Amino acid sequence: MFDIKWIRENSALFDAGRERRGLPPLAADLLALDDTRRSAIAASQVAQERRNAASKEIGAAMKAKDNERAEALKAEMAELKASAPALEEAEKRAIVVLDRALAEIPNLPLDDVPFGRDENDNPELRVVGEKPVFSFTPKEHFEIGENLGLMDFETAAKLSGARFVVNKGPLARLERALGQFMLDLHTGEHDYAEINPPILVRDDALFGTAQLPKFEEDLFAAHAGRLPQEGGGDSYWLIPTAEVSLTNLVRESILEERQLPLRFTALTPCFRAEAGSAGRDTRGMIRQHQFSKVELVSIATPEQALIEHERMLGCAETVLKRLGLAYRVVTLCTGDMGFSSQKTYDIEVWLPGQGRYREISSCSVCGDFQARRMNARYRPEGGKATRFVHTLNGSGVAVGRALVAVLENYQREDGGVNVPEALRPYMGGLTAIMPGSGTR
RNA sequence: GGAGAGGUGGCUGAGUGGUUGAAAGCACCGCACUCGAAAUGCGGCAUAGGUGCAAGCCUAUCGGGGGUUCGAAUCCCCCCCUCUCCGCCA
Repeated sequence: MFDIKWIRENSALFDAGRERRGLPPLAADLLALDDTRRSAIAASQVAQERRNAASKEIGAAMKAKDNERAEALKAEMAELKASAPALEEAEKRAIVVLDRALAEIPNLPLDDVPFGRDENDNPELRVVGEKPVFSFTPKEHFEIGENLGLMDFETAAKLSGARFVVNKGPLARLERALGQFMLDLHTGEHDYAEINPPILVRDDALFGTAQLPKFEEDLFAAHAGRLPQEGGGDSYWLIPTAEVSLTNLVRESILEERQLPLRFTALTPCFRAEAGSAGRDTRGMIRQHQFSKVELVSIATPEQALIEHERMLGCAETVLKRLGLAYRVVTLCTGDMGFSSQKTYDIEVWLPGQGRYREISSCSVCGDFQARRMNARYRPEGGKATRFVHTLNGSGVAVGRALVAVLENYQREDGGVNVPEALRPYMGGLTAIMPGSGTR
């Protein structure tokens, strides 16, 4: 969320940044709302001031036993009070109107973010690893999984409809192994603290990381008992990413500079309605309503943020390197960035079955955009005034898609799948999942 | 779900209708004392918003929202959260 004062003082910069994102200018409209807000506040405060003063006089008059004067003042006060509700109402309304407008404005790209209109304009930053060479035509992950009898979309549809899957036996274990492996890597070698956070959260948490108010249709909601309008109990949202839970760990708090950067990681289920994705990636596990993901979140000072961003990207890349997966890193161009981000790197893993790179991680630095929404601050060493922290988040990495990548990259001509070296300790030493192995 | 106790500044904790934005202590900052430190003494120390070149002034804020009153941290109502006991439960 932007600070209206900053927009007031940097309106040209603000609109120029929006133009880079392909958005129309907005500063003039916002400043008009701000003028309305400020004059409404001023008018209301003048009235308040008079009332406070009169009230004190009444107190003094009563103390002095001057009842006549007190009564006269009370009469005057009654008149003042009559006009108060309208003034207060106008003030409140003007504040809400501006706040609502500000809450729906996306973050602006940093200067070094490449200009572009959409995902086709994302420049490749680097390409890493060797794509595997096959002596046969590589299959897509769902063919592999279904042929093994371990990946079942039909049964999942009976339980839950489209965009769900049932994984079984060694395949289920392989997915668990991936999650464990990533978590161990980030906690053991990358200095992240393991967190097991709530995955049901309130509105406020989602407002903090800016999934609300604008992206409600992408979320799933949960209600105790029946729907609220039918007399149900408390309502929650299911997190679309652990970024929500992990980032909001510091909401409404004042940290000490020496604590920073804070690094959190979590392995959680994520839930997405995929409202705008009808017809896309309908086959297989690429785009599911429910998937698990290892998330990385850093809370940093403004000075640390960009260094931390590169570091986080490196942590995510290490996952793919250890798994022996080929990938490339792209920098999202100005037109393709997410709502909260100032700069985003995507890691795209090579999928031989699809014959293309697919996103498996996204690492973003958000500046103080989310910190303002959460009111998360820190106290600089030796300083008195607080500053907003900077927040970063990244996938480290998406577990469901990592499973897809392992299946497609480690598939064998006989229909089996080799287990990557790094995962074997988590698979009880198993070196390959073989056809006909069953679910045990 | 039932019964009860609470939510006050960075922290602890006073405060039941009138200069209370809020005592006191701790922490922190400055000064004095000291060769230096500790101890001690004196002073300072909330946040947000509005206004002003500035010093400053004004408004709001004692979990959140309403209400009573000339006036609310203090009284009333609703909600949220924490804790204790009971019930239920993985």
